[in-house]
Amino acid sequence: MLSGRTLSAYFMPQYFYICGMYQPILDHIAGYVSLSPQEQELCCSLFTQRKFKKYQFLLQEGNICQYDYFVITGCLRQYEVNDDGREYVVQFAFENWWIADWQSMLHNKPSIFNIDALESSEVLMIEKNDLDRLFREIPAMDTYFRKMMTSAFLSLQRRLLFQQKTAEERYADFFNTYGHFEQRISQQHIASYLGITRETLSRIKSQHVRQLKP
Amino acid sequence: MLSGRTLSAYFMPQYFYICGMYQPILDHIAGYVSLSPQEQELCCSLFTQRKFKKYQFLLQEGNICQYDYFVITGCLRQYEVNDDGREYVVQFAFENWWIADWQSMLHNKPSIFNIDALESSEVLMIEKNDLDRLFREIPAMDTYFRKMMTSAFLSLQRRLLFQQKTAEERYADFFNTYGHFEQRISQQHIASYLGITRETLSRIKSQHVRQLKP
DNA sequence: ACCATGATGTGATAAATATCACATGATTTA
DNA sequence: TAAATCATGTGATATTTATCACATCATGGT
Repeated sequence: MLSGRTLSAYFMPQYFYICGMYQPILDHIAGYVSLSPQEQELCCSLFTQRKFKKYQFLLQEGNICQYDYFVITGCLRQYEVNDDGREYVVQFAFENWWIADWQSMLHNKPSIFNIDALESSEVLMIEKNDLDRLFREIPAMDTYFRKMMTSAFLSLQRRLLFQQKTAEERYADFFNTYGHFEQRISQQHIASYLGITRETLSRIKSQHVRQLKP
Repeated sequence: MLSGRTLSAYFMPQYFYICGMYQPILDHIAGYVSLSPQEQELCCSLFTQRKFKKYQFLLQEGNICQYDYFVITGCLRQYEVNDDGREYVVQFAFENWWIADWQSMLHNKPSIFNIDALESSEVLMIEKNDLDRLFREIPAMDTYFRKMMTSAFLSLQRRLLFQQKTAEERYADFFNTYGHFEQRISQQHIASYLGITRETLSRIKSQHVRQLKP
């Protein structure tokens, strides 16, 4: 193992990873744990960057989810299509959010979800094997993902609680989670996240406007 | 650090931890990661065992959740009481399940949940500080909890999807999660887990019976 | 064993939301 | 720029589930 940052940078060209495209994810990780330059290097080297056009699929129902995605720019959505053809959005992912079907990835089973881009998006993606390698070689990544998973768990729990409330309260809750992103998502997608029809959402919104006008 | 199991057992009385009460949790951990005897020792030493009588609270709304609980025997339930006084069960916990309000524990905020015993129960409990110590001193515990959290996340995700379906479908799903535990939970608690009233659950069940009779 | 209390069953009615149908408005594309 | 396509608004009605009211059944405590 090389010890100094400067020395290794000289001998190891992959140190160039620590720049540009990879900065957002390093920053995000740094918010939870600290990685040595060597660890940052290894980490970045295992990610691939890729662009997706609007409406392009990152994962389609029936396929096995191969990657965990980290959004650099743009907006993704993970959703299920039920037997009647109705869509239910499980999660939106904006800048600095992770998205994947863990059920599928973990157990190598066909996914029941679709993941697609609502805007043209840039992502960093890491294969399951490489993620496992990260966990093996960098203990701090275990910690990082433990914390990520905990916070993902807590958002889901919060959402489950709100799912018990009326459509109007759920709409209000949407702002707490996705707040200023609202402009970037169409109403039908918001409705499909809230678990109501677009008609009901439309009516809720018009009632709100009426309440504001005295 | 002492190297051999027998030698340490001789000199370190706390090796007695590895027996009886602590076996279930060591077995559970061993299902995910492997700990050295010394690590098992440290781990057990940080847990307290305690019994709770039926209907006794482990956590009450407004208090800060201090412990993560691991159920040895019995059955616990975590639930929210909404503004109308209606209860919503977030999770049941039977043998070998973890339960806690992570939101409260992580951020040291008053809990919105109650946790109580539906049967008289024996649990192992660990304080937040001690859990943090485990993470610091035993890297494998980071891995273990990452995996626990991932599976907790996936159950919640599954539940969120089912919450979109009809009451009848949700009732069917209940069996997939809590299957043979059904006999141990009263209908009103099942209803409160499904997010429906006990009347609706009663009607669903009687319709099922009617369908079976030709 | 009896009584009190809690759990469950069932009818009548109310409330929330979905469905269907169609109008209007906005955006993309040829 | 016109046409086509997609997104949103709104009315009438249907469906699901909640609410309230009360009956019946089960169970634990004295």
